[in-house]
Amino acid sequence: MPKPTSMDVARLAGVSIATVSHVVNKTRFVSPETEQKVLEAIKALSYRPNALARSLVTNITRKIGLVISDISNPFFTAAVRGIEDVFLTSHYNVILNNTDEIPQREDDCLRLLASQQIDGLIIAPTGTRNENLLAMAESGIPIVQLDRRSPDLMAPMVGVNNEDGAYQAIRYLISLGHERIACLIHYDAITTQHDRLQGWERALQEAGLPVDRELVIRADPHFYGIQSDAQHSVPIVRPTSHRPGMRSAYEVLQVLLRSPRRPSALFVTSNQLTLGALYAIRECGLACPEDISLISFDDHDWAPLFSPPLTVLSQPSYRLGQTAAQLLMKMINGETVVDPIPQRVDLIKRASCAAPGR
Amino acid sequence: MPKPTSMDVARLAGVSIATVSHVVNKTRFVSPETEQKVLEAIKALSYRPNALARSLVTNITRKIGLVISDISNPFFTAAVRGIEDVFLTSHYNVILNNTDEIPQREDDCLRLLASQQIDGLIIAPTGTRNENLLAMAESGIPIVQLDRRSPDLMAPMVGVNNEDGAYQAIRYLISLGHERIACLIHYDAITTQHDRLQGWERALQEAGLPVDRELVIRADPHFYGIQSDAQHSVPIVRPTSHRPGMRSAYEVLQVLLRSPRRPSALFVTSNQLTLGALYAIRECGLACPEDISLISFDDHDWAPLFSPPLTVLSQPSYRLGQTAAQLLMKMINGETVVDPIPQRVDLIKRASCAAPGR
DNA sequence: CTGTTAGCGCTTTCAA
DNA sequence: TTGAAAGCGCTAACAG
Repeated sequence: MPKPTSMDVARLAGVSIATVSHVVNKTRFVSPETEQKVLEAIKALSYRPNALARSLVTNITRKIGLVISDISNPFFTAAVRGIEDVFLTSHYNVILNNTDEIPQREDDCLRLLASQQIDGLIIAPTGTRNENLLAMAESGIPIVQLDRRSPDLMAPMVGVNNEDGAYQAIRYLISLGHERIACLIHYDAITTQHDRLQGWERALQEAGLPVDRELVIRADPHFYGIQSDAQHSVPIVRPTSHRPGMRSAYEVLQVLLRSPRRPSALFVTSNQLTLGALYAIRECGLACPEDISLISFDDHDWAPLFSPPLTVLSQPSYRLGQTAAQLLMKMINGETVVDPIPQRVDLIKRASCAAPGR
Repeated sequence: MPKPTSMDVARLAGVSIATVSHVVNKTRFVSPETEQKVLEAIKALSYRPNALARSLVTNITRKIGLVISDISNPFFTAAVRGIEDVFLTSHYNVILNNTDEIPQREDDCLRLLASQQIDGLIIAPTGTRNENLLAMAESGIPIVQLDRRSPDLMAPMVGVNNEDGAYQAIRYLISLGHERIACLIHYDAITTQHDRLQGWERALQEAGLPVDRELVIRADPHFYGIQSDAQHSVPIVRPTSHRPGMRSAYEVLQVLLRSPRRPSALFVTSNQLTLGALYAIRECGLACPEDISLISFDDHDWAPLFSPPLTVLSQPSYRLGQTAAQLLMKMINGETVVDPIPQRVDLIKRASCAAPGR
């Protein structure tokens, strides 16, 4: 049977569709008796207003788009929860999309979302200039950037001070006595990655240590651990999300770790790289922190349970998501917003860092 | 400036809106010249068809609803990726919702989705009978159940054989010599949880071991690790998602572990409980596997890196998501589908289980 | 090969 | 206190 419409309700209640609309939306006074009749008709037919039709006339959809790189990244998992939680209470629907840091895919998502007439957008952009995104901003859709910035996009950004976080980490390693500190990074185009590399460099320079470019190694973040059902380690790269020509942290790091001029410490700029790094260290028969110290971006609930417990840089990911969502809500409601100040990242010392030298 | 409509395009190209519609949708032959003119007008105005208006007439929205318990649960994270990946390639939008296993919240989500006129729904139901869900099924919306079943809902279910998985785990523990094997579980209403408990019981019975109900302990799954910025362990329970009256695994397990009749092994039926369990074990000053063996549901990329590496029951979560999505696509396309057979779960032996006795 | 027109289900003036 | 009717932007007969 077809879904009931406001017409059906009106007929059953013996009123006009205008009245039905008004009792549904409480948008003008209706006498208690008529209201009662309408309510009963609604219940009897189990009528639900068609949000599509409503949106078509009101031009508000109560849908927001959420574009992130990868929901598997624990940072985004938590942020997304923060976002979902505020939008559920506001009765907004959120449409989730993963770009895997692939600009083409980001563009696809954006195109899809644009046609869906979303009321707002939260995006962790890939870092490549995107005309579609710029056009959406131009056309007045409220946008907030999460975690990073997209070139030329003027929209508030909710995130942390990445440069400072990295700086803290490297300072700490230096204070422990390290001099050769490698930096494992993915794409420079992503502003967070870029900023973290800057922090690495600044700390080194301030300490009068050489900035050796060979110690900066780039890898594909799409490493999903080892094959679970095998007894030996086989790195998994999910086919759909692999960037051609870029090798995983797991592979690329092993080269450095086996070289004669091996670093004594490793700074990992991203969550997803950490896993690959840990497996690579293990694969090379190295011990952490005895042979190599490790400090990496993003804390997790399970980081203290690792062997060794991980020393990390922590960001308030759930909170960042909440903040971004609240900001977007304000923009949607036409309030003026101020650009939020970057949050501080915390260095959490656990056991994966030690003084160098065996 | 207002968004351009097909009317604007038609005017600029000097054709009718019907022609515009037809070149946009390639739905009837249009002479190359007119087509060219229309295409140019579209580009010039950067016109994007309004999906709302289209959906209103075609009655297809290219949106599907996705209702899970919690995106933070790694099982769902992976499954959601699987789902997203197939829908992105099919140009469908997915609307994500977390229920936190709270029936009321599930109902809210469903209501919101119903009004959005989704083309299909993938749901991991809370296990409490839901009239709204039943009504959606009744009205003909294609639904596939993921991981669990909802009471009275006739819809294909994509998942694993949980009873058998649990059975395997307990058999293994018994073969190691364990006789007092506790089972940490959350809500019985969730069919997976129920089935896993059944498996525990069957294995015990078959081995002629007593089925001690005191060894079954229930806890709230909403344990999000310890407070990261503190030096000592403070369990975090996210306020929005806490079920009143139910205590966390972290708290509840400590009571059992400190009792004189402490079990020698622990079977954890869920991902999210595992973290709490691990912290509880550590908090009680116990060593795993020396003092207590641990085996738990769901593998992760990082499980091998734990201290100790975790022995787990593994499900193909990404694959399950994919399968569910493909199944839903088929249903949306009107194909007849067969109820999928439950996948097998794999026991992956790592180091968190050992023979009992210190 | 292309245009006219009647809706899709709802909100919202305007009028009564 | 309520109803009639004009759209919102699009698709899909039906005409030509």
